[in-house]
Amino acid sequence: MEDKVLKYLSNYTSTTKELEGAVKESAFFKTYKKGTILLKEGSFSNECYFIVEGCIRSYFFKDGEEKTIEFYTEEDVVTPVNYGKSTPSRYYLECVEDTVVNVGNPTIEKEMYQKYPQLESLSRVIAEVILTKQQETFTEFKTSTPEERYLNLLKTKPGLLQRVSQYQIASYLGVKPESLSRIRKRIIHE
Amino acid sequence: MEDKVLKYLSNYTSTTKELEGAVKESAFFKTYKKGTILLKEGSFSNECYFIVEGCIRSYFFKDGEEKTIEFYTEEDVVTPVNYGKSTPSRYYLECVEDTVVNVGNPTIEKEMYQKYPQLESLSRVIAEVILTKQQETFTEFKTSTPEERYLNLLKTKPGLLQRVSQYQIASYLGVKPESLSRIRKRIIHE
DNA sequence: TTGATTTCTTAACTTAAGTCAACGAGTTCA
DNA sequence: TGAACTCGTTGACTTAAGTTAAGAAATCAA
Repeated sequence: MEDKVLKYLSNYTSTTKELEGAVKESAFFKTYKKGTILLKEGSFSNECYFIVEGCIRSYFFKDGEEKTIEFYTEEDVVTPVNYGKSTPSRYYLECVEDTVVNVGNPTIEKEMYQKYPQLESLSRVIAEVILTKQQETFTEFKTSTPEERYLNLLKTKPGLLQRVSQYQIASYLGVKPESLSRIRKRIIHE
Repeated sequence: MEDKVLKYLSNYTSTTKELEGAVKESAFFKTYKKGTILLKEGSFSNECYFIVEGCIRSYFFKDGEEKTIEFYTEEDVVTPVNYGKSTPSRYYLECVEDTVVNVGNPTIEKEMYQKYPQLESLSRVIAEVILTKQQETFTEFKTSTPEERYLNLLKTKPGLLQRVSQYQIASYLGVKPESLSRIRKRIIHE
């Protein structure tokens, strides 16, 4: 399973023996059953995850309704907003499927950065890349209609619709479930 | 002016003599007149900016219309999406006011990281903090109505409305200028 | 396998944003 | 100074999402 992590990192850097060692050393995997809540609203977070297999959803409640923030799948990094902080979480993290993850925590992280300074550099690069992607996603969202957002989702995350409930997709797209249902109908009859 | 940069960095780390030296060494300031285009669609980017004073707007064209992505003001870091890459920009960067910035480029950056490894660690932390803020902003946007977004903007960026045109604010909020005008009217009469 | 529950769809109605067009207050500049 | 622009506002109309309610379809559990 370390292979999956190394494969991911190789997108950003040339994988040296040293990096391989670092990954093997810190690799701590865990499997969760579908439905497992990894983080609850109000609790603290000392874990971040790299998804080897499965799907994790982050969501929170607003006006009594569940709002899905993000779906994380294979090769995604999940860092809770309050990871390593002493502030309670506004969000939930839930396994939408049986999920295998590489678990990290602030202590391991610090140790690894000490021991392998290149890792810190790598983390900076990855954080910057993710930030850029996030910006593009946000821009795309802002300048699209709900229908365009749905079509875009089909393109950018094909297969997701088969993996999660439609009402969760709806709030992810910023619309009500009834609207998503109509959007889908509209698209079919076009 | 180096003070401003150091003050910003002190939000994230304790400012050592070494850090001070690093900042002084790499500090390269520039002043632009209102209306200056720092980056054009189709061109390459070798500069990033830390705003000491003034306001920069990023935008692009979609369906023949200007869409404002972000307004950057004092103490904000502006990193073009294609910064240091060999891909052409989809975006424009424009000074909305006379603006003073600290200019960075990939070469300086690399040198500094070499010379002061703590800087790289600091950059990682800052990138992660900005990423988290960005996520929260996106979530807020997704789960709000245009009216709520406008009220939120007044709270989170007070004064911005006095600094930039209303039609630019409108596309930033994801609505048409006419709608923003109506939203403002509605709020007054409530 | 069947009964309960959850999820999805449909319909009727309301609400607010988009569209198109016009107008007035500034601003620019020739 | 006055003609041309830009920007914000308003009005009439269109369109699509929200709301509420009901029922069909799919899923889960006893």
